[in-house]
Amino acid sequence: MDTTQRTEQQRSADRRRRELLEAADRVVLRDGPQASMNAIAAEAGITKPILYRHFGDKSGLYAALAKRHTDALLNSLREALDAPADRRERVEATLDTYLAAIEARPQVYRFLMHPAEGGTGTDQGFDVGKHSAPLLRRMGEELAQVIEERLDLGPGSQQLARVWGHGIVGMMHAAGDWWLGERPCTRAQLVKSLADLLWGRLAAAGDKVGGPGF
Amino acid sequence: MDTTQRTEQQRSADRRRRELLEAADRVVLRDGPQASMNAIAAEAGITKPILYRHFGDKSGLYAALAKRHTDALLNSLREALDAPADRRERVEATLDTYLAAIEARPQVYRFLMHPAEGGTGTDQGFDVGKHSAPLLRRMGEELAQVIEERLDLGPGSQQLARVWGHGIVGMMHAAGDWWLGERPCTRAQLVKSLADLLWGRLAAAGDKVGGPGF
DNA sequence: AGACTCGGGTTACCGCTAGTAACATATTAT
DNA sequence: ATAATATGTTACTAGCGGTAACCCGAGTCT
Repeated sequence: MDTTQRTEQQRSADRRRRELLEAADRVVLRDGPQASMNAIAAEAGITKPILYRHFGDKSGLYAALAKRHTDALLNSLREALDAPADRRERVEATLDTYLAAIEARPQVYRFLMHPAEGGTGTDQGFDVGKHSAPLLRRMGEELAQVIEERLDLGPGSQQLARVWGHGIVGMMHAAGDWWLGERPCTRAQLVKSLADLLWGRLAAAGDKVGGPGF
Repeated sequence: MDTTQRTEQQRSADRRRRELLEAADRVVLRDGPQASMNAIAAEAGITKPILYRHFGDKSGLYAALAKRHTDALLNSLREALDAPADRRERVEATLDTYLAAIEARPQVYRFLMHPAEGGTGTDQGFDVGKHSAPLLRRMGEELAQVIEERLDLGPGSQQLARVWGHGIVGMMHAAGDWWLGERPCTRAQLVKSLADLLWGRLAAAGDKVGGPGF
């Protein structure tokens, strides 16, 4: 009948969509974030217009692609964040989970951080703030929520939690990015150093002696 | 004779170069980071190949342009960082300086964070880690140096300082980016929240009562 | 004077990208 | 059979970064 047919077609469409996303995944994994629509279409064994029929435009495809990985990573992070352990352990586990993920698949990670880079130039005037990777934003909000749920921060806790959420995520991201490029230490050392920073060792450290003679 | 002529020409070339950079500046300020070479050339009153003669390629121009702003911003930051005040005040002043800068010229700031986005595809294989904005890296290294110079961190201080430098810069950047987009609070509040985070309030906060029944 | 290099400039092009219009084909409903 | 609908293709546009080839005016050598 009518309904069964529609579902038939939709199922087929959904399967196609998944296939296309997987092909795109492979290409991005190989070529990095500047993978072209042509290349993705070729990898999927079809031609460009089909991609556009399914995803609208490039940022549409990228958004769909990003959503999958972002969801997956966020699930891992939630797990680490919700583990039954004390706070320091949970923080370290979360940092380590993130760093392990970006270490395992740098190209994907790189893609997630530099997604669209501006569309056809629609209004390009005051959309500043939207340019940051959605992954960072989502992680920031997620962490903010956990912080606000679990910690007693007194008045203004919600705003404080959000600032901290985005700040901590940014710290993790920048440090991870730098670490991935230079590999100056092991992952465990990096995790410990960052956790130490969050634990206030910066404020607690003493001044160095023998300063500028004063 | 010969030398004077060479310097004459070089002076002229340098002046041209500055003019071109200023034109590029105007365009970037107007169009954001995706300003095209054509547009920049037009703004400067000349045509593309001249730009290429002066700067090699787009990333060359962008690098030159970025260097100016990066240097300027880093000078301001150094000033705040070296002020004769206690540590907390210096940290807050530095955060505030950075945030004021990105608040004043968001387009420029946006450009500094998303500079090249990949050249003609030379080797595009394993250069991960290089994609982050040079500004972030330079700020991270700079801060690391100051930390290592001034703080007594015990053994492994150099690595610790570098991790912290990049981590703190990342925190500042991500929080600033988010703040610029949503404007959820005043700059002063943001500064205080971030400083609180660095001062270990995350570790010091108490657990919230009335958790999941356990 | 006349040929000659040489720096600053332009036009016209290449190869590539994102995105689209128009045409072709199969499957299905009536 | 016929109309409609999804699925796919070819062939195109507009604009990008980048470059080769030419062009012209000013100074220099003989």
